[in-house]
Amino acid sequence: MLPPPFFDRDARVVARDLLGCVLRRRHGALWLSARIIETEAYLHEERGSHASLGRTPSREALFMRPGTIYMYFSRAGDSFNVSCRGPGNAVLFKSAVPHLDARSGRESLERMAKLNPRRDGGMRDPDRLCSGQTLLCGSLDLKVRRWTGRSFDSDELYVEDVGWSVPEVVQTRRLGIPEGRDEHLLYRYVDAVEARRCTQNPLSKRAWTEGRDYRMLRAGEPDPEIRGSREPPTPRA
DNA sequence: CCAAAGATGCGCT
DNA sequence: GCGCATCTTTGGG
Repeated sequence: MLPPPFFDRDARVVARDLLGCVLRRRHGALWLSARIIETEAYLHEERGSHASLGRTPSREALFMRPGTIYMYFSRAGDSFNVSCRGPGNAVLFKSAVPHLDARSGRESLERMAKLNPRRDGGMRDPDRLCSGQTLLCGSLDLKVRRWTGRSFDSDELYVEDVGWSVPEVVQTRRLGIPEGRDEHLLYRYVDAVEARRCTQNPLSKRAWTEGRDYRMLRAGEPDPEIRGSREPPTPRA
């Protein structure tokens, strides 16, 4: 389980460092696991964030101590966020891929598929089972009422650094932000190796040019969006 | 009521 | 594999 100080950092650093980590969710006797491949950061003082819309009871978790889970329901699905350093700052878990290992085997994958069927009732391609913020929540059975305002705990729900290597990150604009709401900020982070399995592959967009719409970040290379921040990378061990 | 950090299907290339 | 129209479901206004 990631230690609480992991989230007590700039949300953009947390978002990037979450790539390659595994979200674990106990479901009855099974552990459901998904490796994170896409995240977005949202800051209080910026117009794309829910926090910028004001502090209300349903958004209270955004202002609670770093590591607090904030969930909301929108567009027919649940979305999963975690608060970071600074009130109102958070990361959104945007997409993942099912992760198989000693803790989560074939039965876990089958459970995830069953929890998140296609609209027509059929089974989803495992490659796209968690390719979206609400699809991820569906596959892991994460619901607002149960989890918002709560913290991770090793018995039910947590994030683990399994040492997965993410040598290159695609940094892009966030998706679904209306014009005039700081849509230009490059606060979206995608594991370059897994780009084809995220919500919209940033590398296959002909209209996007490197340097303006996206940029490649190699492991250890600082995020140019973060001025004056030279925090050391989180040890992966 | 109706907008919302979305997802899907369809037509096209 | 793209882009856009259409469907979605909840809770805050």
